[in-house]
Amino acid sequence: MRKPKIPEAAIKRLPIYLRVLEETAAADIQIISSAELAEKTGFSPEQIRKDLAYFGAFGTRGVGYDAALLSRRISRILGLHHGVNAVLVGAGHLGHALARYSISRHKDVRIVAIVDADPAKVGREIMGVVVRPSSDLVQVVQEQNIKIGILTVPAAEAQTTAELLQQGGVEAILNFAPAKLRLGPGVFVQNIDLTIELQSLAYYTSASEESSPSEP
Amino acid sequence: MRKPKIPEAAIKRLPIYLRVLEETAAADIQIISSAELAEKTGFSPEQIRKDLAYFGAFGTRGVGYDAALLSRRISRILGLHHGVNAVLVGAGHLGHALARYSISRHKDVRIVAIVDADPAKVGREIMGVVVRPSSDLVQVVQEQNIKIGILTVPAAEAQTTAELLQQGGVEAILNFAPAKLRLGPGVFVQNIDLTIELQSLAYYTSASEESSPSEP
DNA sequence: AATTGTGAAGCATTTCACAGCT
DNA sequence: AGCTGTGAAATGCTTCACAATT
Repeated sequence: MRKPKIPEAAIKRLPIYLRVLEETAAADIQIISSAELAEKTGFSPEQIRKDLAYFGAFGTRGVGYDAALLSRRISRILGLHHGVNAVLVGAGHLGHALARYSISRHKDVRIVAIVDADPAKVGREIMGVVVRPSSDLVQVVQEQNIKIGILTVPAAEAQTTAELLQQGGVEAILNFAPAKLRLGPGVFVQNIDLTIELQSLAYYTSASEESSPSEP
Repeated sequence: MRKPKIPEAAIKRLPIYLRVLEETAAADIQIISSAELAEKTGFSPEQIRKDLAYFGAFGTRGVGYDAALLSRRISRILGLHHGVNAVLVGAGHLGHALARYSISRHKDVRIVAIVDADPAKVGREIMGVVVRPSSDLVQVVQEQNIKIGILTVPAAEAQTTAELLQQGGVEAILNFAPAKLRLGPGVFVQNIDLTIELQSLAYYTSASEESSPSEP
């Protein structure tokens, strides 16, 4: 019932504001204007004000925003204020890197469980989290109240794994597998496909300015 | 002079079409319609046709697209047909994972060089590529005709490293560092910020549906 | 008969411009 | 005087509907 119709792009900017606000508050600066926020994030002041206005009026006219307060507000909007549990599915090189990265830095989105299909990896510890077998996935998600799944499995296994995540009760998936997930409603999927990112970058390179309008 | 005004979103879809087309051609299927492509990619047929039409008329009315031919065309549009060289800057866990992933799978965008600031990592080999010191960055980019930079350095070093990449002649950067890069024109920057992805996912979770409209 | 290619309509997001507070 | 909050305009992207082509 809540959540009107806020642009996905705006949601993606909130964590950036959050980062800058935390730095600001840490530097004992109390008030920050949309212009300063714009300077630090690279977005326009109007866009920042509009993004924030979707959720309420957090600033003071003629003054600006209270950095610490706004930071807490955004945390709450995102649902980070009491932490969200995540499971990492696939402990390959990428999964390993994400686990280190994420477990050490974030305490708001926490990787509390790791599963892998490879028996050789099961039982090993990554940043203090013991790898469990894929067969435990649904159970792990249910037991640990996990809301986010991070998928770093091979493309061929992505769909079935995603279904297990949904079955367990996961509500959002960060999918690194180069596969289109087809899930029932109630699960938000965000894809990060490194091959796509690299290949599309090539377009913006002089390599794509080729002449030769004839047959390839 | 070339490159009119094609939506970035359309460019990002091209590699997905490419992937499906290659699978299609590999399965010895010659002709594919926009409807079939839509089924396999999850985009609408109209969108696919419009995306392709930005670059020319590649299909046959009443029939469809020649999979192998369209695949080659898209390769060429993206500039992948004769390969693009990339440098990985930062051989930490994430960089390591990307190198394995990328060097093994892609031959169109090739990581031909790796540099790292840590002397302990310099000289080591990752997937057959020897890690060189950061001080060699500009030279490496120039010598090996590198057009793409992949940044996996700490946020504090991202800006200066990016400037060195530009100085060497890089034209596109895939930036994993949680920092806004400010570069002169001529360099296209694509950011992938894993913290942002994870934190924004939390919004789509029941964790963000909190009541308590009072002070945080 | 079937499917592409495309102008026009529709929708979403960003930018503008200024009224409204402090 | 200064900065926020917000309707309105502008821009950009997607979907529609159909003419064009094989």
